[in-house]
Parts: sequence; C-alpha cells; structure tokens
Amino acid sequence: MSFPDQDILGQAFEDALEVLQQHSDREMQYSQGYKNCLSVINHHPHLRASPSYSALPSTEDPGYSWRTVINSAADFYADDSVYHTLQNTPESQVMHAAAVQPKAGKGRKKLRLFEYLHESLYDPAMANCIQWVDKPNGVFQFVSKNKEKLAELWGERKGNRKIMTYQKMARALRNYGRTGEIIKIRRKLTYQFSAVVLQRLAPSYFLGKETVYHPYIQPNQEYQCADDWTNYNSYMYNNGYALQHANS
DNA sequence: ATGAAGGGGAACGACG
DNA sequence: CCGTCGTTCCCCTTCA
Repeated sequence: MSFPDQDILGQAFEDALEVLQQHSDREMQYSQGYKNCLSVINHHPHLRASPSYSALPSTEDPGYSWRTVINSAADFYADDSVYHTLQNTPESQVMHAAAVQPKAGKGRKKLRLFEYLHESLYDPAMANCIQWVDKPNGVFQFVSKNKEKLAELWGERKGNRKIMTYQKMARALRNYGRTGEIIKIRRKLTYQFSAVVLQRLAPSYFLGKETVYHPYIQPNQEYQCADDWTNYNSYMYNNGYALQHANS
C-alpha cells in the first residue's frame, strides 16, 4: 500500500533535516520555521519511520540522535527552504498522512512527553486540547473536554499497546514533578514547565525579552496560599489569559 | 454525597 | 545487564 503523501512529506522532511544539520551550530532565533518543523516532526510519526528518513546516513552518526535533532531544532535559524517546504505542504495532506504509521521509528531517541506537550501548545490544531495560560512562564492547561483526545494522540504517537488516557498521562506528568521538568499548578488541569525545560525547548523565545520566569511553586516552600492563588487568577483573567474552552 | 481531578506505590516494558 | 522514561493498574484523597 503506497501513499503519495508520504513521498511529499518525506522529501519535505529530508529537506528540513538537512537544513537543521546545516544550522545546528549557528546563532539561534526562534522562528515560524522551527515551529512548523517541530509540528510536522511531532505530529506525524510516519515521517520518522519512513524509509527515506531511515536511509539518511547522518541519523546513524555517533552522537547524532533524534533528541539532538529536536534540540538542535530549537537552535535552528529560520531558513526559507524549510519554511517554504513545510508551508507549502497542504494541511489536508499532512492530516491524511498522519494516520499512516503510529509507530515510532527506530534508532533514535524517543520523543519525551514534555516535548510533545510543548510542541502541541504551538499547534493550532491542538488548541482545543491544550492551551497556554501564561506562556512566558510556561504555564499551560489541558482543556477538560478534550484532554482525553490529547492523551490518545500521545499514546498513538508512542505506539502504545493500549489506549493512553489522561489519567495515565497525568501519572507520567506527576513523575516530572519529582525531576522538576513540569510541576503541577494548584489549578484545575494546569501545569508549568520548568525554566530549564522552557529555555531548552524554546530558547529564542526569551531572546531580547526581559521576561522573568515566575515559578508558582518554590523549592522547599509551601505552595502559595489561597489568597495568592486567587490574586493570581484574577491577574491572569484580567490580563486576557482566560481560556476559551471549546463548546463550553 | 458525588464526580472529576489529583496523587502515588508498584510492577512492568520498551529502548538506548 | 542496567538505567531511563514512561506505562499500566489500582486504590486512595482532595476539591468543587
């Protein structure tokens, strides 16, 4: 069974990879190109498993892993070839091809949950599942109605045997609490990326900005009192951070 | 009281 | 074989 769309995307992805490698050591700037690239990478696993991708000799180089691609993508300077290649891939084709191969590829680091979530936050198609609450501080929230869908997609991406549920995904999220990569915010379905993770996944977002990361839970410190939280909520909503829950 | 969300121990598994 | 990073199950607690 062949999918012409795979050829289109396979070529697009190869082009993107080539540019990523060319730019991995250069000065970084967060860009639409990076976002598009990650979007394609993270939401279309068939690309990783495609024969054309697997045949790329560079992916087998020592020290070259999928993780480094993800990470270097964050360091990727906007390049017209990537931008246009990905921009010119019709979304209908992307969506069609997305269902081809849910299995992750071999020979490279697996996508991590926090990377997937972070990328999803930049994907307009996922806006009904997960949204930023306070982007500069990495605070995000799952949409109650569609959180199971997001979990399901995550499970498909990983090629799990069983269907991923929000409950199980949240279990993994709680493990992040121990390592500090993502912490739970005392607000319904709300979490926060650590500053380290944020800067690693979107380093250029902070370039030239005088943004100060505000952890809502300090190490060795009790969570903010209810009054603080109420004030925070008021602040967020008064500043236009209120979420738009789909159909609710 | 009730359902949804949050929490965590423990065994297990895929993979590098 | 070992460590990492979840995944799965299950049961309990907290919250609105």
